[in-house]
Amino acid sequence: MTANDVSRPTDAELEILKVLWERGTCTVRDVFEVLSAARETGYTTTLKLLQIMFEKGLVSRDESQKSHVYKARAKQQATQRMLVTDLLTRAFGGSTEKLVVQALAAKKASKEELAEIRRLLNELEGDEQ
Amino acid sequence: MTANDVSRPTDAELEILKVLWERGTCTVRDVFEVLSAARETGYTTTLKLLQIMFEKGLVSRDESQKSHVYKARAKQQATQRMLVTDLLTRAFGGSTEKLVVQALAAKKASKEELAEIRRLLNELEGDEQ
DNA sequence: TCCTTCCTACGAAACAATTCGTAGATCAGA
DNA sequence: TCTGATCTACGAATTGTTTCGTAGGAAGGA
Repeated sequence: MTANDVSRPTDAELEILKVLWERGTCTVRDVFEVLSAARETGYTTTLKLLQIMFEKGLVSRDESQKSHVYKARAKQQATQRMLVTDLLTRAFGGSTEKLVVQALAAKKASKEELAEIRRLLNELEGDEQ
Repeated sequence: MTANDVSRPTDAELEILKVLWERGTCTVRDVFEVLSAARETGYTTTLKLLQIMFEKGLVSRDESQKSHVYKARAKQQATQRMLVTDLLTRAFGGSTEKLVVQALAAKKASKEELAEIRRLLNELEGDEQ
């Protein structure tokens, strides 16, 4: 799997990517500390996962220090878009509307969020004319 | 795993559920025929998957005939909502807005769909006041 | 009745994802 | 220098998912 043909990250991989996006760059220990705060997990588990993610091209790393420094290769938004597209295809028959409806039903957005969505809607409908 | 504690269906399971939702009830052969039209797959693979899904409580079955008749236990919308909720949590930090934005960016909805979303938005904002 | 076809059940292989133990290198402080 | 802490690498166990081969039973037609 090359960098340009990255597939859906697994659950554990996504958890790690979230930490990397949040902090920019991380050592294994940095990531481990965040993960282990949320749930029981072992240091070498995190290490192994980052090594695998490196092989897959999901992350890059700087090996110039003793503690390697990892970085997500894809932007958060790009990965989010990939995941939404995947779900759209697998579960919603490609219907963006059905997905959006279920998303809004699943967890009600705040007033501000709804306004933001409305703004986007205006833009999109503007394009269409 | 009981019927009330069903977890995210796997990719293969979701494919089968889609067929069941579409047709209501199906024999293994019915499902197999639909799946094999889309891609190479074996009859006993479909059979085994349906047996596993039955054990997991994802489907029910009528064994009164020689060919068992399967039926999805959860409604399509309920499963869709579960999957969206799952993605919302795993990839979007619970932000419905971010998910909706990415969904609309991923695949542009038609004019009619956008209007439908706008209608829903009006409803939601109405509630809020 | 015998043969073919279709069905279920089931074990197991193949593969992927996750976890962890252990080994060896490096480095800092006593 | 010795000791302990920390790092990477890596093999392997474990668990979950998907695929498929084979066996045995039931049904229908020649």
